[in-house]
Amino acid sequence: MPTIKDVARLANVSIATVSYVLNNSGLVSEATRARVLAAVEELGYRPSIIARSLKGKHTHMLGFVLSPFARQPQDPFFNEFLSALADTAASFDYHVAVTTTADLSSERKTYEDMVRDRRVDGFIVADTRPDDERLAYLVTAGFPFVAFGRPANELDFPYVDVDGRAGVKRAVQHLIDLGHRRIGLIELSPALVCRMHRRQGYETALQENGLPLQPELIAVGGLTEKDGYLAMSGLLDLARPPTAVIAGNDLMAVGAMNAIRDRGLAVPDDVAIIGFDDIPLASYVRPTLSTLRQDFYGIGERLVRMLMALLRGEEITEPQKILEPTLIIRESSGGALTKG
Amino acid sequence: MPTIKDVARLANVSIATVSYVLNNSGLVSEATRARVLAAVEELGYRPSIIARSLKGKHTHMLGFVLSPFARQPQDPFFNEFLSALADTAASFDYHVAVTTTADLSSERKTYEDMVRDRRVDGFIVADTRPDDERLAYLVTAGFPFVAFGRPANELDFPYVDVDGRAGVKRAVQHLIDLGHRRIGLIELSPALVCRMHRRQGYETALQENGLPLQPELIAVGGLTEKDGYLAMSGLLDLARPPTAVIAGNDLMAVGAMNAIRDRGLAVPDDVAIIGFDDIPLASYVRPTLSTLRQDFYGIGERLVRMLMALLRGEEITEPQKILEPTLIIRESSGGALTKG
DNA sequence: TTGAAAGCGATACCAA
DNA sequence: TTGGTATCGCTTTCAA
Repeated sequence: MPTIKDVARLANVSIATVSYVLNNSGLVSEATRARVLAAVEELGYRPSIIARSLKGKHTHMLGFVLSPFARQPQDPFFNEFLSALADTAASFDYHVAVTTTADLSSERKTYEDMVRDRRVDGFIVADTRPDDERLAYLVTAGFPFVAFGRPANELDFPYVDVDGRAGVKRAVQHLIDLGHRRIGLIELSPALVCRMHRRQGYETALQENGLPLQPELIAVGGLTEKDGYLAMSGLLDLARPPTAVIAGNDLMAVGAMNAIRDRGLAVPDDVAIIGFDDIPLASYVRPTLSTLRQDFYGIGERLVRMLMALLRGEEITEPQKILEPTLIIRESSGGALTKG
Repeated sequence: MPTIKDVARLANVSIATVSYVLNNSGLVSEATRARVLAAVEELGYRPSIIARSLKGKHTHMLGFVLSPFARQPQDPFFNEFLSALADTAASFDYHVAVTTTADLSSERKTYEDMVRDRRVDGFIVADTRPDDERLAYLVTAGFPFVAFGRPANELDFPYVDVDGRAGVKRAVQHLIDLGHRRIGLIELSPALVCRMHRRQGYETALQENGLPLQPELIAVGGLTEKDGYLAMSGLLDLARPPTAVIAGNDLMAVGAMNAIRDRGLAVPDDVAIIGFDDIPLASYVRPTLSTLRQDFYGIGERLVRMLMALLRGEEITEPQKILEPTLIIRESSGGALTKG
């Protein structure tokens, strides 16, 4: 493994000069520059990032901590998001360090450790939570990070979020246009900030259409297929069950479809369903799932770009970016209502 | 951020002594040791991993490269596997650096770069391939790694693999016991070593039961739901389609089920299906999918333990471990055959 | 335009 | 049992 010294020796210059050439610190004659570059080439030299980091610069690492709950193993969200992070980081010559935390209580410590060990230059935090300890810590520590999701409070940091309010509002409107009047909502876990916005979208849509808000049609959900199954079962137990339901995510939407089927009812004829996310599963299930698409890859990519700008001290173009989800109509939402 | 100097100053010892205490290099009196530890505590000191790495030790990082094909975004395999890697690594005070490669051609370079930049102490390589460049490079470079999957050739390295041969054999036997005689196989991508073993299991089972091997019942598959859909469509086009099919993975199995349904046929009554993997999706779909379960989390955990032993120069207990997949019977494989 | 040399924060050899 | 110091590979003044 050649070092800067080997290059200097071969090019007959000092290591300082080699460094100048490699870092474009100008001030080097074309002749020497060429000589150095040739030596670098010949030796297949690569500067040691470790040594570079020691000089107080950067680690060329971005941190991503897997939450112990929320979006865990069953959610393909990760693959796409993480691929985006790694891909984009790579384009900046950065890597992504992935860590897990055993439980929520040790989560903050995980971040602290990464910071204290100077393992990463910045973090990408996913799925903001009301009263989010991670965010609170990073903000007070003044450590660079960007988040997927808005804060629930006044914390100020760069983020990308999806407009859950507008998305759900549109989905509900779509169902209303189809003739539905009793529309249920299976909520996401209260541990997620985005639950609130989706709820708002639901309420707004009903209101704008002069429909009453019926609390019994709002079911406490969670995150998993099972959560959706249970929530839907509860809804079906109602004296007058909803004829359509919006689920907080696709996994719960699929759970809801299964609950409906297990009662001998049909989707979308008896109950129409719309999910949120558009994970691959949405197009595998039958009937295929109508849903609000979030572009996880694009979001991850954007986040890394923002973080890189932050690290470089550049201006972030849109530090607080809200993206519109796309309503994807497949089979589960059905056509115009004919009965019920 | 306090350094070793600060600790030394506060404890009134040399930095060498601090280092001795921190690395348990013995030879330090109880009194000084206590004094140093107290100083460390008071300052909240943490040794810089960067500086440590520069001294030629370890980076405390394990590398994992996302392949550009194979098991990509639609496969939840990752979440479980990666969680296992990160979890287990953390228990050794290690982290996992995740990288992607744009295309297959640059994959080898990605590994080379990580090695040359000394970014990681070792790699976990997933899904071995026939003629695997990654393996070839790492072996010749003498760089520490472990793999999920056997080599296709004589390369020698520590790995964990699942006995696809035994698994598929058992699944086929199960179908035969149910009365099936025309059993199809939707193969995995030829780019995967494990395809061969699964094929062997299929052939062996037929042979042991005196059933003829009918080449037209073996469909070229791939990896995705779509691959399974297409392969199954081909099988259904046969003059005499199979009454049962084993798919190379769950994703293709679901694709096969969809193809069957789209023809107006039913699973398992017209065609029984068995998958491989037991991803969460397997229990979400209806009918629920019978499959051969691979314990991705357990495999990931085991791999990291092996790699850590390798890095520490310890003996690896079982350097070449083959695990049995578990046959999970759900609805898609049906009960005893009554017709066809 | 180039180079000598001082760090960056740790480890470990050699003395004391 | 402790400490001085060279060293890892690089960046960056400061001089020449």
